[in-house]
Amino acid sequence: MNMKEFSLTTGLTSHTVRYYEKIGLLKNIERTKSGHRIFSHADVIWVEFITRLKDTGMPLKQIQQYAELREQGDHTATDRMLLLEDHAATLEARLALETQHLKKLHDKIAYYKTLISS
Amino acid sequence: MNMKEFSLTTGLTSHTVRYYEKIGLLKNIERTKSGHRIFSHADVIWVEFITRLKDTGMPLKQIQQYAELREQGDHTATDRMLLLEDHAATLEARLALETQHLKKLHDKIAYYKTLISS
DNA sequence: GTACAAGTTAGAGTCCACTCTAAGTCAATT
DNA sequence: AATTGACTTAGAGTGGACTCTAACTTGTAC
Repeated sequence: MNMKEFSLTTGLTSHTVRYYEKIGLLKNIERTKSGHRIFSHADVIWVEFITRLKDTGMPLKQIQQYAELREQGDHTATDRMLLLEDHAATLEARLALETQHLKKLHDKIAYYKTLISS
Repeated sequence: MNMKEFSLTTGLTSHTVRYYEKIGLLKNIERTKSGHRIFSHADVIWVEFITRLKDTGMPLKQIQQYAELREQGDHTATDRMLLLEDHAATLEARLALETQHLKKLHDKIAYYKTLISS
């Protein structure tokens, strides 16, 4: 899979893909003898996972750490799990907070409603 | 209430407070005749509301719009309500997505657990 | 009245996550 | 063989939201 296809499949621009490689999120991407990148299905899966972490607010720095561990092989599984557990806890806390915020927002909206109809 | 007190109460640094004033989130802050700002309780409430919106991911630009409407008085209540309703909907959608992401994260963690214990 | 902490301004710097540019090479099509 | 589009690199630029600096003035405590 070439750059075009990969960027279409993952939804990242080619710029972003190269950026991700530069900062170490993507490692060991194959190359043609002329230097063009060749992406595999595994790369797609991995980027999808990166995107998921990103969408839950994990900073790229932390995703990098995960990538680092991942590259070091199976013996880092526990560390990776701990990292994910940590993030899951963060996410849960944020969800709780956001739910609260949302409730207050609805209260305010309700208040506006009475204000308007009066 | 002077700058120090205000920044302690709201949790914003004085730099951020001045920045918020500069970009129009805080308006009509009183001044002593020597130019120092005097904040009121209403300012605290308002900043808390700004913080709430910010914490739910509303960009400052949009909060500015709200501030603008707010300054124009009661006849903008409907507009403000619509803005909040819009944001509430956005937030709800994001919460739903994040909940899904969290679930997948837990799945992955569970997978790591079986991997490790095997 | 003298320290010195806290306030003021305009504007520069920082961090994150891209996003784009320039200058050049490679691949596919006619 | 020539055009066109996609690829490569290093590095500059962007936008959001601060965060800090410099140079100066004011307020408070002794």
